[in-house]
Amino acid sequence: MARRKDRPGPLDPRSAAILRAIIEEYVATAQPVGSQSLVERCRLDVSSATVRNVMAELERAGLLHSPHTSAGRVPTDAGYRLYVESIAESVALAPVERLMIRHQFGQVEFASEQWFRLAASTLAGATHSAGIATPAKPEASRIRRVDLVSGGERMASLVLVLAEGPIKQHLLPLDVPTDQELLDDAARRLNERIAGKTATQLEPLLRDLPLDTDTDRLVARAAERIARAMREFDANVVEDVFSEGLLYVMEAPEFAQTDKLRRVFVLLQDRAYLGDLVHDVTDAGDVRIFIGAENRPAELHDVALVLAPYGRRGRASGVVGVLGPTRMAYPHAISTVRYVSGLMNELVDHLYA
Amino acid sequence: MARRKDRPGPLDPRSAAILRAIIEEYVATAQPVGSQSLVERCRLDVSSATVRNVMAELERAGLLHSPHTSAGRVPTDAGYRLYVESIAESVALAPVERLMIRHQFGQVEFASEQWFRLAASTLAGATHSAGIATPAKPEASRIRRVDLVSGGERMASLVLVLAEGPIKQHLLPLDVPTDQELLDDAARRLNERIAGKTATQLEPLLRDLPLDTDTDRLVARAAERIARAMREFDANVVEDVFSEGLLYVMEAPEFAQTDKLRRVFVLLQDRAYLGDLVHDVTDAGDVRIFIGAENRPAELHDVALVLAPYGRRGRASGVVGVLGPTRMAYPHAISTVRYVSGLMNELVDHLYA
DNA sequence: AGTTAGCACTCACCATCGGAGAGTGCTAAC
DNA sequence: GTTAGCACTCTCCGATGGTGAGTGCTAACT
Repeated sequence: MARRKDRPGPLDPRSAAILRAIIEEYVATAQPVGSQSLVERCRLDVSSATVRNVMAELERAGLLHSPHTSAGRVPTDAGYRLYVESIAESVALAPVERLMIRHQFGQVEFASEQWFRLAASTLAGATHSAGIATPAKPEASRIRRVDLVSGGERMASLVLVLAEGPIKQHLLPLDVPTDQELLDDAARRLNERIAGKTATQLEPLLRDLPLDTDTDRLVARAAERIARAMREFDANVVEDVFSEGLLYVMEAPEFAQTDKLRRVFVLLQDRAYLGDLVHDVTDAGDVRIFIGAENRPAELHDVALVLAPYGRRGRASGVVGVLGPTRMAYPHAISTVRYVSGLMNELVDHLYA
Repeated sequence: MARRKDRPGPLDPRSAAILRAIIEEYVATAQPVGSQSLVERCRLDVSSATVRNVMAELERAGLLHSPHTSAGRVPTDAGYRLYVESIAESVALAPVERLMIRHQFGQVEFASEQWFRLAASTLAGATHSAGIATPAKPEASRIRRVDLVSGGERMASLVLVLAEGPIKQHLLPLDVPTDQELLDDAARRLNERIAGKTATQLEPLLRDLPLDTDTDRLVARAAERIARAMREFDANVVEDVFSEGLLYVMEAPEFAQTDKLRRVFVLLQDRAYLGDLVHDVTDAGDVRIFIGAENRPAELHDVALVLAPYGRRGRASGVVGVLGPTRMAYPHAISTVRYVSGLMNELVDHLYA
């Protein structure tokens, strides 16, 4: 029945339609799809026997899989892949949904660090999967401003405002009792020199700082701490990954057993891997999809990721997306992620102008 | 066999020993404990028949429960309660463990906001349960300092450093283009007036601010935003609950099915309930234990909480603890939580001196 | 040619059944 | 008060068999 070569060729329209029907049915029911129930439910104008033939063909092509002899078919990762790339219509997000998402974004107006969380939880709600978001981050952050706040006699709080928005706080133990005035003074001198600098630009400035007065020494001390903080900050590609709505994932029958879920959770802590992922997605510049075994780590072989970059490459960029079982409503997820990443773009442009 | 009245009286020593053995055996194995295996494993110098008699008695007293006729006994919530209160020896934490915990605390030296996370994850590791921590928070926070940082022509970042440590960032949209100098000026004026004030002390100051110059208006605008931010901050009793090591809980056989776990997760998001809990624990002033159905919400009927307050009441206090299945190694959990809360006390004293 | 009806076959699922084993409660002896 | 003995109970486990959904194949049909 294979009209073209069995493996790589595009499917004939009918096979494609059937694959599509199977996938959509399976996504909806989580049950293996049989030939009869398929013709009944999807109003295909062919008989179940024909469907069976096509199914057998699709199975030979590696797009479907039978859990056992008499149990209907389930899409393979390759099946989903083909579906996502050439079969599924890329539906535009329904206006209602756009509105709801926009509305949610309107909620937490300007409490900065909340966006990412918000993006993640919006995505989670809209797709009924786990939402993921990393904060916008530049390759090399610039210091916008430093502030030193007294926190006891020999303790100061070093508040670092970065050009791209985030603030970092570090404690700075002091050798000598120091009051707020002195701290202000030091902060002023620091700001004059280091505002707008990146970590690398900072290094040369550290060399020959004067160490004559108390203020000098305070400045030097703080500068050193700042340089370290910046290096650390830049080193972490993903500083943090907000994931919300893991509860939705727990609802999926494929994760009824805790142990599968566990492995996913564990991986969500793996900064190194996530860093690579963020890179990939940022490079791609558009929605990127990872289905099941396409994910390198075995822990993710049961899940699919739909990720999109947002922000301005290099300046301030991050990734948003969703994580769910491979049995995912891809077209909807893709539209949603794309839409949210668009909103995030607007936000970044608007805020980090 | 009940020497005293059946219900409330303290147990005779032998019954207590047996209850204790049952609980410790059950905690270790997660299997209902039978009379024979108990005498074998715990070297009791009585026969299994005697143990059976005592067991029957303990069951009548509501301390044990049989899943079914021939399945051994499992402690009830009341059983654990009695165990915790009068039977278990309060073991001192092993020096090795103290050392390990101390060491972990040493790791993340002074990157402030990390403590709570650290406390949670230390507790999780040490007890093999989920660790929980809320940030130290005063009843009414004081402003230590305000900073305004330019973030584009008509956008400023309002950085609020609170006396107790945390920093809050809010965006402040501006009516007119404003440069950093003007912002500095406004910040200086704000700091003169509001440093050390609480939200309530702030209100009267807002009344008759001058609105003549651009700076005046900027100051007024910022002051208003600050007041709102402070109100919001104080309103949230628990601003955030860090929980780490939920993975450990997933390992427990009682949570092999995802749905039980789900309900627990859901509740961990419930700020209102957690707020009450934090209050209770803070009031108690020492380790507080909630076993199974002692937790009001039904979602927590399968878990136990061991919580302790830390910090200085009113000034800056929070709660740390662990969450696990009711089948928990209470003595160890209690010692660990108490020890960590002690460390947190030191930290708070040292830092917010 | 492609499509379809018919049919035998397969195999998970479910309920039933019957030991085996662990644990109990009771009774009678110590 | 304690314990040995014993009959009883009930879960767990494996085997058994029927049911039904689903398949692949073949032969007839268009």
